[in-house]
Amino acid sequence: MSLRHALIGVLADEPRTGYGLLKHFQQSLAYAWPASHSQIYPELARLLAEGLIRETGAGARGARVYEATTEGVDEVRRWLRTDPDRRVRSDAALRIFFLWLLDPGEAAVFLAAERDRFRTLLAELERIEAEEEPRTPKQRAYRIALVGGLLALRARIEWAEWALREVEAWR
Amino acid sequence: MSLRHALIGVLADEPRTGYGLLKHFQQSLAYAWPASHSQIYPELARLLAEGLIRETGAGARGARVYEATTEGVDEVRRWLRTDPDRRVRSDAALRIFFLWLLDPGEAAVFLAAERDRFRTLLAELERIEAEEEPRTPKQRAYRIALVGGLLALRARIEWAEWALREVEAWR
DNA sequence: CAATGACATGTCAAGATTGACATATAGACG
DNA sequence: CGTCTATATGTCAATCTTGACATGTCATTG
Repeated sequence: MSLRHALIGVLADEPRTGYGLLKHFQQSLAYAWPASHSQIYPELARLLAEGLIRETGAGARGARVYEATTEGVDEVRRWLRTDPDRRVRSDAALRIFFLWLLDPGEAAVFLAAERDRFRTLLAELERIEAEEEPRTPKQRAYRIALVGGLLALRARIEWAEWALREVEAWR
Repeated sequence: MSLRHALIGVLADEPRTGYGLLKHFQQSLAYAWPASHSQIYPELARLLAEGLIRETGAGARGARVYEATTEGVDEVRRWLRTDPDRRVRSDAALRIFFLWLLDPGEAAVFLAAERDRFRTLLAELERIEAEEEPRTPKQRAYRIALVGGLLALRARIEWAEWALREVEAWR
């Protein structure tokens, strides 16, 4: 399971609350691995029981602050050396295979929506890219992930524009 | 759920057996939506019970041949008009965020493996691209999906090469 | 004719994921 | 002081997904 390793990995940088982890996931990790609070909280309880993270104190409003233990970080490193699961699941990408079931006009609507979504997301990532120079090792790794997103999105936009011209030709 | 719509969608083109669907998934749809036979067979039984597909006869070795019903195809079209779930999950992409926990040499090993995997996959997709000119509407839609894969992979390769130079600089 | 591999279908338990339900606190604003 | 929003944590049933177990057929090859 990737979620547990991602949680420990974030906590290896600095202590956080479950809620803080949730927000962090929503802002960046969710592009690669979405996770809801109903997954995060029980998983934190399991990691705590297994000694991969520890509770270091309490924040406001009953918040529980966690940090990674040495065992936890070792487990993340072990995970990083294993072969990644290359399976990727994308509802939007799957739908492309079935565009022929729609008339060209409707297919174009779908592709235009995709293109617009990619553009919005690209603008968002470009904003993040511009906002701060990476300095720490963690920031440099995040920057690599960010640039991956930027290049992927630019390719997707180029693709969507080409695909739109294709379906126009179907009419 | 996307699986049921993908199954009906494939059967909307031509009748197939469960095993035939499995093989078809492994060859193309799995890049967007992996599915194992233990998911496909029970789902076909449900689609049959709901009248979204029908059984049209039997092949060799007890094979059961299915095709999509009008209701099934309508359901796929309805699905294609709904807003896609944009969530994407990628174990390999997630790991990038935690490369700072490895030393630069190990991070480079990971990125080089990613690059090589992308290159292999790209060669495979380029082979498919060259092998036949799309003629039917279904083939044209599949070609759009294929080109999406090609552009995405070329961007990923460019990214991996850049990222490798980055982690070299970490040393 | 026996072995092997591809074809072919199914079940099941364990684990992962989602979306809803549930509750409570702290700060800001009128 | 009341309301609203963001913070904060938790549970649970339903559904989806995985990997293993289980079984049998057909064609090829030695």
